[in-house]
Amino acid sequence: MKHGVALVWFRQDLRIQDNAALHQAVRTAERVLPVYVLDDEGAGAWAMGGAARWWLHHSLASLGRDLAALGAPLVLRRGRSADVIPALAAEACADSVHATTAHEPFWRDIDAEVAEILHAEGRTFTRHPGATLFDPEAVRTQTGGIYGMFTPFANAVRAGPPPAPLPGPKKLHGADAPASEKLDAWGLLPARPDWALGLRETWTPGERTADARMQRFLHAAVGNYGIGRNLPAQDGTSMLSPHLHFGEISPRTIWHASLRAGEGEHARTFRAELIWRDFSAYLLWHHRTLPEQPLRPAFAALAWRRDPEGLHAWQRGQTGLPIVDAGMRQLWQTGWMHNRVRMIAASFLVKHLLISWEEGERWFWDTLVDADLASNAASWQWVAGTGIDAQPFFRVFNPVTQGEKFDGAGAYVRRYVPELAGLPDRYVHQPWEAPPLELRAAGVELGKTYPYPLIGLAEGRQRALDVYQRTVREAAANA
DNA sequence: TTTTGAGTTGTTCGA
DNA sequence: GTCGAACAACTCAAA
Repeated sequence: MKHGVALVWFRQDLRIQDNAALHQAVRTAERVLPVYVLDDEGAGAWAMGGAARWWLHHSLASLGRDLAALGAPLVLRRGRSADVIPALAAEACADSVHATTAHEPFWRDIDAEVAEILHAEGRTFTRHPGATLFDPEAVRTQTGGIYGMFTPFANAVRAGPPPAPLPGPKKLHGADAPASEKLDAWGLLPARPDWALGLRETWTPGERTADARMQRFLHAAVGNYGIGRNLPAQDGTSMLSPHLHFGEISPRTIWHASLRAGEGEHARTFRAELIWRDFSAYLLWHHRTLPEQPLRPAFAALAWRRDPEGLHAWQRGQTGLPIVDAGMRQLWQTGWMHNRVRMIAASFLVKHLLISWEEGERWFWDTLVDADLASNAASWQWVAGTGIDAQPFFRVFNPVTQGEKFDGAGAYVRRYVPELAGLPDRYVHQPWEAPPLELRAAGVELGKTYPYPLIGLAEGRQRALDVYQRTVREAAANA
């Protein structure tokens, strides 16, 4: 017998379909109260960055329209979750609160506090799976331990398919809604200057477009994913990351749709990326300091360089390494960077410039629309060699080799570094090697229209190898 | 307990 | 131009 009001607390699950929290609320209560709380204080040092706030604004607008159309308008509030949620629950006389589990340490702290208050007032607080394919608490090695490598983790979770998606409600009975704040008043969008033009041209946040993007990808690109995903000039990746981060589409929806789309090797490679996303959340769940501390303690002592000018040049796409600069400018303009280029640009910062991965992590956090605490931290640690990746540290990406291998015709570089567009293919990834005549013909004046490389590639590589080697040796000696 | 095999995405050098 | 080995020797997971 259904009775009463259930509060559905949306966080990083801004969707109607396959939303276990909403599903359970509808199943068990007569009326539902959908709520979103903007809680910068609770997130602390990891409050949402600028690009993510732009996305959040539009995603909330979309979710609000969809919920209202179903019969239960979304209530927006700003403040501490531990104040707002219990207050709204009391105001609406809700006996239960439902949310999708979030894996960030700050959400776990917030949830613990909220749960305690709600319980003390005689209300229930239930968290539901769905943010990941698999419950991070449940995935264990045979001896009950925590996986520290991707492949064994992937083999373990592949043994059983993730749960099938839940259907979304056709209609909602809204509770008598408390007053909502106005989304426009939250100031999530940039005003002066309005840097969001490239974001608007690239993205449409929301559940509907998330689904459309998935369908397009599964029809057009997944069949060649293993190759196409490495070519930044092409549309070979799913670009679902921001939709996934905000939960506009669930990973298990994508998993099962990709199974229907094809059983081939390429679709399997794509699903491996979904497992990587899960693995990052898993690592953060079991290692709360992942965003701030190297997973391998030996690297806490690594002598990173302090180099504000180098960092700034990297951030603005002015390193003099074309593929790196193209990536950093794509990030600045569109809030997103192709994955292959993320690795190259990140490797250049951490290895060639020997600037701490935490500086890169911070910049990505502020500029990526898909900024995700787990994926961002785990990936930076992977590139820096401080994480779970046990591969030897002498793997240093060469930006020229990588550029020639994956952007051979230079189309990606020419798109984002137009001042190099006139160079022939053989110099577009290394303009400093071009003869003066070629440079002049292309309208390139090194040091004026485009910078010289911040550091020689051989020199930077060797410096990184020396410092890493020394760090590893000293750690071994102290052990 | 000890052993064994393997580890997302690389680069360089020399044959 | 292509190919295999070396890089340096670690950590993890399972048998």
